[in-house]
Amino acid sequence: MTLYHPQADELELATVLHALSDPQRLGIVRELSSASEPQPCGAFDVNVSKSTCTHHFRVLREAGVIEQRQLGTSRLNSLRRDDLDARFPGLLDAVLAAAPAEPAIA
Amino acid sequence: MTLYHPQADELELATVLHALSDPQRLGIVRELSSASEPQPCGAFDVNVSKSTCTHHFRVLREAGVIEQRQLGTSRLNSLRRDDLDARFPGLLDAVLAAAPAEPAIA
DNA sequence: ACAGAAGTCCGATAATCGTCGTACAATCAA
DNA sequence: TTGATTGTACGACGATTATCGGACTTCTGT
Repeated sequence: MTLYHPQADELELATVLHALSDPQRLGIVRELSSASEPQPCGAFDVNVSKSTCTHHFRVLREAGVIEQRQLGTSRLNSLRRDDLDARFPGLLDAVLAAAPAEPAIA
Repeated sequence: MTLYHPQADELELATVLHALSDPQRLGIVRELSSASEPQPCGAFDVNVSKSTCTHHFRVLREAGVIEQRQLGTSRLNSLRRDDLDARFPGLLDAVLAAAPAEPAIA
């Protein structure tokens, strides 16, 4: 059983934007962007259950935002930075450059 | 009755991304970006009913993507380009630069 | 062999979303 | 005033979504 990953030229803008439009997933992408190595799912600071976490990683993978590679019982996640940059230049950078946590202007 | 528009510094990334993650709304934003004047709702090439159209414009407005100003019976729509650029530099450009219609690689 | 760890898969549930039709309000032109 | 135009408001409907718990699979270490 191989994990579905869309090809670089198959990425759809609306799908990618939707994948990035959830706070949990946005957090995952941000953590991933600042990691030098692929990270297993458990390494993320996410406050939802395991099964919900699986769901979010699948949404990101099927949108083409991340790559998941199996290693033992772990699934290593990495950003598909090159593919995203090639298909939607500047998009990922703009998303990552946005204030990390929209401070509520106290 | 005044239309709700979020302040420039209140825009939330996830909300803006969600507003842009629908094909209909993406089309509206694209048409708006290539118009030199604010456009009334009826001027858009949208293949959904009037009420659905109203809904999409509201989502865009409440996310802070567009501004709506009443003029007679028309509601003039314009992109909040400056506010978006200030809050999320490069985001709108990246979205607009993406291939307009994801050609299905015939 | 066995227990723990890492994640998935399978419903289920409540919330949100996109869509519609119809009724309505406001303006403008004749 | 009458009628056309522009768009909203109000449900309603089906589809999708985010969330969960619990059972399950697969690997790893002892």
